Amino acid sequence: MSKFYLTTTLPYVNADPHVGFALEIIQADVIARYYRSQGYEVFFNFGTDEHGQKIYEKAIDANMDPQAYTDMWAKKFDKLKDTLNLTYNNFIRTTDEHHVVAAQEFWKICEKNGDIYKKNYKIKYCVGCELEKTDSELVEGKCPIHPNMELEIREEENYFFRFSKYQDRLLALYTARPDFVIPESRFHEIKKFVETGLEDFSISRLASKMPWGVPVPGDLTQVMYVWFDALVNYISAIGWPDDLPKFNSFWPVVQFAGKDNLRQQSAMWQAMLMSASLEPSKQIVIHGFITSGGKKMSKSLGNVINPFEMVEKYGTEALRYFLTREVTPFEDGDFTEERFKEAYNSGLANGLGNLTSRILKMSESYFEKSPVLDFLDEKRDMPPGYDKLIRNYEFKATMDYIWEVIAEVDVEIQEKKPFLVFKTDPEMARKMVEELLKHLISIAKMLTPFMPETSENILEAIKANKMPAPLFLRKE
RNA sequence: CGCGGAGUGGAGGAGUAGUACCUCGUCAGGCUCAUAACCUGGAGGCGUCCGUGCAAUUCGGGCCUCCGCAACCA
Repeated sequence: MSKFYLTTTLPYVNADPHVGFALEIIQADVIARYYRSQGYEVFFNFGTDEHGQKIYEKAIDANMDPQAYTDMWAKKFDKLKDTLNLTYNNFIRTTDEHHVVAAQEFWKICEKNGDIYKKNYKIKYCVGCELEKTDSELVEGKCPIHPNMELEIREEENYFFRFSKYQDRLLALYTARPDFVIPESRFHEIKKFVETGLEDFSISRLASKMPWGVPVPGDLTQVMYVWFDALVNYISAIGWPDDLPKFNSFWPVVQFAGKDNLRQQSAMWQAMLMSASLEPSKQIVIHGFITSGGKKMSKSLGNVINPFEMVEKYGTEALRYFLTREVTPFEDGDFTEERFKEAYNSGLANGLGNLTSRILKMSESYFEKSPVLDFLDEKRDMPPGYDKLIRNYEFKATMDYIWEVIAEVDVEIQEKKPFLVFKTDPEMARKMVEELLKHLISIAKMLTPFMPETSENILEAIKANKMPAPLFLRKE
């Protein structure tokens, strides 16, 4: 059986899952369900990134053992499976024993290949916060919380990865694989970035300062920097290095990630794989960010959209609908509850839900039992237009395609008027409704990867030949 | 001159070298199978200047405006 391996990034567990990550994992879930329906054996990986300074600090603040702290978060993230109706079949935690071992093994290979070395690393330290600061955190070269204090430059010895060595090989990979990064604009961006030249990056931290990480093999004074450890999950999840047959049967991977992760996924990680003599990933799919009211979501603005809350109010299917149809798959998209409700009413209540009701009402009145039972079970291919779109991760366009069919069927009912014809020529009307039912089946089947429950409900109603309770009630 | 991206009717979004599409809103009409739903028609738009083309919103250039980008941020 053909195999298909896909993964999301592993969210860092220092805050509640937010709707941006919901977008990523729902996109991945749609693809996983689609390929499964096409007969592939799918491995769908998801999990949590649990090491590093931020988590260590939070655990200390909460007066908790870091492991207990991450246990709590991992459970929270795993709840997304029910909340969003996901079908991932592996939940990896970077604190899992086999992952830790894999990360260390990976390190050793890179080291053996001469790509890991020690050097002095200059960090900027704010005495006010008692914290190391990254350049992006600084405002005009100062700590934004303590702008009148000078930053101290501290030096420490860290391990570095020889990223610079892989510039040419990365560029060769990009040339050889024209669809390596989706969409093209992001691919272009990363090519430009790599062309400009690469700097080796730091891949460890002093264990004395920050013990919450994977120990560096052969050097107990250092732990791996989270990125190095976390990226390895993509191979450890499918058995590397101790189950190579399994690994080889699934690798390479399709990775879903946000635009902030472009470099890590499509350059750094690929260089790491090269260093370890492993085949590059299959494809990287980069989505945009979700803004709220045109602004980046932030607690201080109070515009954070909580996926759990949306699901409670509108249902899982509605959220899956909104994120796949109303948000562009690769650009930033805006999410406000107002827009969500609008989309819900027009697309789901008035569109899909209402169409289902009107067809089934006629069918229920004109037929003793469903006239399309044979047709229901028939295995039929999806329209080629549909397949092409979904395989290119064009979620919105695929959904638009389905909704075009919905609109056409609404028009057909209006024009053929089976409800009038029935009064004079019941046989003719029955034929018409039978056609309509077939269209509805086709709609439901195309919808399966996106809205699995709704699809199932529609097919069940057709089978029972009974108008169901409204699938989506209008929200006022 | 660091790199990259974006500017489409009142709002939010697709799209394209040749009558510019969708949702909401708005105006007029129609239908009764349906969830005050559904259908038909109207009003209203491609930031700006220049260039290339028979033809540009689409290609190229200038300008204006906005937004990302060596980390732990989806």
